[in-house]
Amino acid sequence: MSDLLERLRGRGFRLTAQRRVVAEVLDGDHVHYTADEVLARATARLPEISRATVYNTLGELVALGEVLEVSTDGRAKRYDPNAHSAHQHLVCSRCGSIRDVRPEGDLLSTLPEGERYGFRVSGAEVTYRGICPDCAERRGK
Amino acid sequence: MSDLLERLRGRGFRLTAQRRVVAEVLDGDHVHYTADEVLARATARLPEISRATVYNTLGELVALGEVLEVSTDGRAKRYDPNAHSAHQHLVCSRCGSIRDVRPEGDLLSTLPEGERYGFRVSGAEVTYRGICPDCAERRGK
DNA sequence: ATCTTGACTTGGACTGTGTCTAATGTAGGC
DNA sequence: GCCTACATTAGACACAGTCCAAGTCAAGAT
Repeated sequence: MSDLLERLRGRGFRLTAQRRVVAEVLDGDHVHYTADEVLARATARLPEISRATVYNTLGELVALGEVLEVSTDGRAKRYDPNAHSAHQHLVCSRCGSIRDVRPEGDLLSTLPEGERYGFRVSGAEVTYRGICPDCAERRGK
Repeated sequence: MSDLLERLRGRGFRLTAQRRVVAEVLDGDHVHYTADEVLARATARLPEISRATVYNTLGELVALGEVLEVSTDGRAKRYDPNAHSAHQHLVCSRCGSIRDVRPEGDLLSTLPEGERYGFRVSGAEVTYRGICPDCAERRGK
């Protein structure tokens, strides 16, 4: 994400303090915040930032392909800055936390031609479901 | 779904007109209605049915494993009555419509032990993304 | 350095999806 | 046919996200 701001400027985007802060919040590995979590962390650095701006900026980053939108359940979408490296998600069925994982094999090729019903298939994403170590431990109580 | 009502009764569920109607609406292949669509169709047969009851009944059917809950985007969840036959989903990126598909291979096995991060992994679901024939055609206009 | 302007941000209202509650109704055992 | 615990109802509520009109500001022009 480090040079993201430069890339944005290269595409004609104004560099505002708000966009800088949102990009900084999303920097890192295994980061999968909800919009509200991004807002909370952004507010810590820039108290007057508004919810609408966080949503706008996240939407722009997604449209540019810099950030992935992940909706693993009916709850809030999460934003994954690791868009430039192919990976899938392992989701805790209990608390909703997410880990990036890298399965083996080519998933798209597992869908035979006869199962495509005329769709132009462009991608496949896998969600592995399970219970994370924290939740497995807590359950005993 | 035909004997679903009997199975429900066997598990101590009361057979009410509302539950019957919701189960009837969900009967069929390639059915993936949202809760609101279920409500609309149920209302056509039983005008006084309430939204809360539709949500309650859908939740019960999911808890019993008779129906699958599918959330492929941030929009409304969809309900898939085809829970007793393993399958995955092919989703149109444009209109959100869903087809059931049956890919080859065992998806769970594609996640190596070293990529499980202490999770107890219980399942894998694949969402294939593409453009459905209807949308591909419409786009030309 | 200052001006100008159109893009950006803001707060708050609004929408869609889903949940909760207290009051009322009813399926099924007796 | 009665009883009662479970189911249903309408509407209030909660959460995630979108929209809008008004004010602000980044950055190119001067």
